[in-house]
Amino acid sequence: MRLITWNINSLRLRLPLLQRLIEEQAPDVICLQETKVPDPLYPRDALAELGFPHQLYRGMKSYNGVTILSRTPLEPITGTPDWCGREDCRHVAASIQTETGPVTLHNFYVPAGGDIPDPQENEKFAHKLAFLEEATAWFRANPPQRSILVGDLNIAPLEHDVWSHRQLLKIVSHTPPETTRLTEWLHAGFEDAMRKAIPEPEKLFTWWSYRNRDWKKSNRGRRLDHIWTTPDLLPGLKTINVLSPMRDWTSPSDHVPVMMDLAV
DNA sequence: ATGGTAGAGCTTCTA
Repeated sequence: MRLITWNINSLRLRLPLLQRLIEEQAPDVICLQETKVPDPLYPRDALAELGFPHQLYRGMKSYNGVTILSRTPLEPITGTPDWCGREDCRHVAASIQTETGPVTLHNFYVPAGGDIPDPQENEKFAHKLAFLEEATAWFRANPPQRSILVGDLNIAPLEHDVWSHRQLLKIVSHTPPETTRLTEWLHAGFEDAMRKAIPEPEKLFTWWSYRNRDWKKSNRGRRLDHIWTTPDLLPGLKTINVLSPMRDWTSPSDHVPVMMDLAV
């Protein structure tokens, strides 16, 4: 199975890029974040024509929004929490059929958390920490098996997940309150598949700010996008590929896709 | 220490 996760930053705007991605990489399953499209305006037909008639989506106006696309049928997983009681379209889950049996797939868009890394001063940062704690508690109470968790988790947990560990320690996405919580969530039953395939100290980034004039030259990236699997699936891990060249496509997202080939 | 850019939809918020 070939799976891609990508923060597309507007699904409707970047449908042509998604089409090219599908043509070049031929994924079986695609998880997108920041679709920024309300459900009634979701481009069902266009995506079906690209080979993905099986769609699960949860969107809202302007912000957030997640979707899972599949060439083969998806079974929606219901009964997952409404994280932080906000109904803000940051998680969707499905069961997908494989030759070796069903696999559970979680697609998350974790709150970015604003600029000030202090939950007292910054409600968005407080929300981010609460979201991480809720997710950790839920997976501890519902231990995952044969599961994949992907998404824009908006945290770069390891030293070599950022261009400068020292300079980013007080920058939201790499502060200890976030990285320790993300690691606790991971340890609620998952393995970091990206780092199994590409271990530290190799630098690994999936996001480069729009605010750098030349992203490649300055290379001030962060690994904000993740692919986790439960240990039972890890023997099937073949390759992880960060599709960095897409950052140079016309009108790119600030995130690039991460692709995994998994034998299931 | 600061400001730089992008998207959605409306003149601001979020990232």
